[in-house]
Amino acid sequence: MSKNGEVSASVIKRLPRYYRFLGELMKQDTERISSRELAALMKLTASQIRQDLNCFGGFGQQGYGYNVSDLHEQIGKILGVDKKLDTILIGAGNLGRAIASHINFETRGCRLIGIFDSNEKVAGKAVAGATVRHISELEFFCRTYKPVIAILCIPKANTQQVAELLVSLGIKGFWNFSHYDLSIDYEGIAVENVHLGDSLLTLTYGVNHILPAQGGEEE
Amino acid sequence: MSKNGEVSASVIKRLPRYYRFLGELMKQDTERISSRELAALMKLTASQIRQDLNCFGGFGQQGYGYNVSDLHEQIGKILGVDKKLDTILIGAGNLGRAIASHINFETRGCRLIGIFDSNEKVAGKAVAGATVRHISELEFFCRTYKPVIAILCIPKANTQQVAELLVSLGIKGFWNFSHYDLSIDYEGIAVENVHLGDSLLTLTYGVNHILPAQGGEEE
DNA sequence: CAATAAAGCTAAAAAGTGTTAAAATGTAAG
DNA sequence: CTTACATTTTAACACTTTTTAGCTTTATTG
Repeated sequence: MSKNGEVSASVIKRLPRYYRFLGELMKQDTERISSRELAALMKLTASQIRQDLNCFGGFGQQGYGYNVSDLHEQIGKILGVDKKLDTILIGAGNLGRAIASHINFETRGCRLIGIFDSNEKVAGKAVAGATVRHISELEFFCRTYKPVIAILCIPKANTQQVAELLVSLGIKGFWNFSHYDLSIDYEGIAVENVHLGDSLLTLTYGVNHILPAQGGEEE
Repeated sequence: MSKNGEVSASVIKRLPRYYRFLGELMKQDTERISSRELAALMKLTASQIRQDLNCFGGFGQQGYGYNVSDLHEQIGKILGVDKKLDTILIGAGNLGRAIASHINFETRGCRLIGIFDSNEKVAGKAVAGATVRHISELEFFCRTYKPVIAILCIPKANTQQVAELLVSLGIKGFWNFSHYDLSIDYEGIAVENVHLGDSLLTLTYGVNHILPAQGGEEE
């Protein structure tokens, strides 16, 4: 933890994974777990787990370990799973539709309340139980329902412009799938970039640097 | 760089982003760029850029900067964009189909050569120009065409089992979208996990910790 | 040919991770 | 019911990795 009491981004990034593993343990009716056991399961060191969890207060009990469902609930609260933030999705193309139907928003503290697309032909169609609206309705919709999260599945060229509009309409967080770095310029706005292309390239690198090493010696 | 001459994972993770920004600069006919300019553009420090690039040798020229198209090509080579690794996709559900049609594989050093699904009804349909095959054909296909990368868009429950089969069939890298941590057990296999759920939860945390801070003071 | 710009390199600072010792709790035996 | 022991978290400390800053060297440009 930093001196000013703020929890570092690296710790935050690990929380969802803890939450996920604890959820699994609950399903298997595991009542309690020590940091050592959890570490073995998650391929981490026990000290890191203890350190991470201690950023938010002592959830464990000495001589006992951590109560699984308790810890799960606590981390859930820290993440804000109980809040259900109203969320809209912009761009009902292949990826947008897949995200809408593939992600369980409710278990991640979100509620998908609207889907928008600039294509007139797509408007009116049902995706993941919701009707796609034309982008021209976006402004009215936001002023009425005040969503706080926007998912961007739109072409790179439009991203900055759309994001700025959405900020002016009260959006506080972006889940950005477009090929554009939205790491930008906004204070008080949370941005989570998902660069699938970059992710694939990282894998490409990894595979290319495994392959030559297997027949003979690399370099 | 570590003592044994291996480049650290944090540097590798940044390479695709350099590659992307350099590609953009090329489109804008920028011929050369200094680490300082690039740093401003990418919101990094100039030192970090110089340090990162120096892991692979001196691409820059003192007093001049970096030649954009040259550096782009060099990083491309490091990543292996020129290789075109044969890739298969398992799971032609919403997400699988979206990935297949949304990602430009060729520009990331991959070539999508097959799509597989366990659902008989999906088999035969065309996705992204390829025909979906039934999973029963997987083994024969792999032995014949020897793909090296597999994209997993399948339910959590099947992931481990399918991955093990694929490893036995010669797969060297996984791009894993399933809700399962494939960080596992294999030496000489590259794994890139894309946990969309975790990513959304991180955003949820971010937004929840912005919101209270805006009206009044947090905690 | 000198002045300037910029990469490369070295070293310091910061962040993150792992280790160890101390304190606290639960459990079981007397 | 008390006490002793084993377990396990905390917390402080040490080490490693990553990032940043500053200095040195080299090339370009007028």
